[in-house]
Amino acid sequence: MKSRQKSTIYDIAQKAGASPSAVSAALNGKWKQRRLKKETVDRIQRIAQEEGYMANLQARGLRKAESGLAGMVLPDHENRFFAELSQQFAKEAHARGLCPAIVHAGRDADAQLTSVESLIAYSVDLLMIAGATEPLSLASACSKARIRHVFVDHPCSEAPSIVTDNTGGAAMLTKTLLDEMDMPSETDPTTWLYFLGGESSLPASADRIHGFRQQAEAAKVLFDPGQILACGYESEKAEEALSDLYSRLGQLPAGLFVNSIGCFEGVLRFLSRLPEGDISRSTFGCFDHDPFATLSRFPLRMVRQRADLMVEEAFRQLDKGTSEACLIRVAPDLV
Amino acid sequence: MKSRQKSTIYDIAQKAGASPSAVSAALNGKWKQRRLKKETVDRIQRIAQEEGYMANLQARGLRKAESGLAGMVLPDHENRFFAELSQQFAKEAHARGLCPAIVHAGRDADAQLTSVESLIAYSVDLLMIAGATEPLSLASACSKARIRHVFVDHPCSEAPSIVTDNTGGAAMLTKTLLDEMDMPSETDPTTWLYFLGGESSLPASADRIHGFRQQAEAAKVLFDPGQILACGYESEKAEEALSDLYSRLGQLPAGLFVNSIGCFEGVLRFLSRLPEGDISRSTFGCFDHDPFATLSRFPLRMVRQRADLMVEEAFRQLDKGTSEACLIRVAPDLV
DNA sequence: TAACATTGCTACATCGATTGAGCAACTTGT
DNA sequence: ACAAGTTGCTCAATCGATGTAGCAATGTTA
Repeated sequence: MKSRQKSTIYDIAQKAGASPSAVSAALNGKWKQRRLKKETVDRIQRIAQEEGYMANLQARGLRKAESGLAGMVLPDHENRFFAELSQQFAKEAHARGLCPAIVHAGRDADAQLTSVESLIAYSVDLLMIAGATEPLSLASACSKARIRHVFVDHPCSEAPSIVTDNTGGAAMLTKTLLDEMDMPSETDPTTWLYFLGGESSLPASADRIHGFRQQAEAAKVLFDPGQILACGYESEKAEEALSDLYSRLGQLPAGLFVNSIGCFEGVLRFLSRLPEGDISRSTFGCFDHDPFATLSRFPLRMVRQRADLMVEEAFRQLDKGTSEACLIRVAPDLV
Repeated sequence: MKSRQKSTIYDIAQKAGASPSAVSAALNGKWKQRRLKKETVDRIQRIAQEEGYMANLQARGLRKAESGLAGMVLPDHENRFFAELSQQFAKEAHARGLCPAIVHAGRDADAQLTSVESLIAYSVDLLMIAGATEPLSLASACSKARIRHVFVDHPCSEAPSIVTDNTGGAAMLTKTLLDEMDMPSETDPTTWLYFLGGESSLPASADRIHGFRQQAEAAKVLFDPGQILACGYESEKAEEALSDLYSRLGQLPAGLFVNSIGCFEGVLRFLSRLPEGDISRSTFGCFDHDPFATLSRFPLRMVRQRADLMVEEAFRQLDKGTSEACLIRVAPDLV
């Protein structure tokens, strides 16, 4: 309470008339095995309390070759899903007595590698990597440093990875759309069902398209590759693609599967320019969740990725200690 | 590249036929002042490269009594504003060569104190605290440890603090509402303008109410304390309060100032139960921003807090070195 | 009473990087 | 040829906490 500067075990030792080792043992619950008198321990603890002593965690970390830090690397925070991931990560890290160190590294592979190396240099006790652009190089950096690590969202073939069950989630969403949309048999089948957004070369999108295709084929509403509009992830692209589709069809399709929240923003922007009547005949689904989006005034189904379960599972893998490669799929929710 | 474990300056020194000091100097750009031969330096750097050497930052931190870490404490991440704050924080920290360590501490004062103490124990080089519940105890912990710190969003009287200009923002939003709403003179003035949400005992809400009141009085539309419904920050409370108001008035008010995004969620939930015609006669404003909320199908003004400017200003304070108390207001945007 | 065990504590090396002090071997000036 | 300066490097202490090894003072047993 009274010290001007930070106090060390040496200061405490001095004031308590004991040795630094005794102080260390007393303050770490190791006094029994070190055979210190209870009385001495009490005295030390009282003084430490008075001085407001707090161990220097860098010194401890250096000595013990660990840090008490739980590292997490993720691309950004402007996305609800990543925000939830980091929130859950912080919670689980705390539960393990670790201090979360969360780094936003962007989408650039080099920046991500730098961030990972930096966290390794702090001897983080574990590392969780979300949305890795080039997972392999990150994994090899971790392995070389013998750091437990997990990948989330974007998997890595060389390390434990937790991903959303994209295929299953997409299938579920597609099926629900098919059930809920009114598909008048007399209309042109080109106005039925479309998939909008994403990059078919990326695994996540590919899986979602696969799930979509699977259900659409089963329902016999898939007949044209043009029903899948993988226009990228930007809202502008999605807005444009939907606008094109609308003028081509002369109306909205009966059902629209939107691949991500960013694309959905573009969709909403386009819809806000249409008369209400035009919209109410269509059913929408989005593979991503946002509480505000659910408050739209038209039928909308959203798939919510279970950040909570994913992080839980990720820690389960980390707790196992071995960084053996494996791929775990977590089923998302339908909202 | 080839080492199984992490290599140290001692390993590098051995392989380079030099001393650890030389290695340290060579790898830190201090070789000129330390008068090392360029040739030696090159040899050391080459070997370090080959070994994939990375300094142990805990050791460095211990020695230099700093860590290269930039600490940030914030309540949670489920809020767009805090997410943006942390994003900007990470950016600025990087720009200063620091590694951001972001901790979610929740709203509990004790948990926040623990987090701050923990970051201090890592010798963070600076500390940014957002949404502090009990700023004073946090500030005193920082001062005692001689750690540069800033408060953001919730100010502290004993430290540099950056807050949104709540009064000004609220006045701006209120004025815009008044300009844009149609206020038929023949109707009952009780249906004119309302303020919904927040806790009048909290400084932020109080300031916003003050800005609201100021403009409303100037426009002569404030006549009853019942026009200010400080029902708390939860969406459920807001939904209920608006529902009550609706049944009391038999309609929506012409203008509604919603105090936060959480409350706005409740408002939207209520509105989604009303026929469209009922809504289109009203104008809404919300003191907070969410891209999806702006896509509503009715007139909506949102105030966006400038997380970017606030963090920039916060770092400007930190860079000054002195932790002299001051209160800086950053004007928000109208969207 | 010597041998041995137990209690209560301290000394010291260690983790890895940094840095002030200082030592040789040359070069230069006179 | 001797002092002084320069160049190129190494030594050793230091940061704060940890933990093994071990010392001294008792108590216990034969």
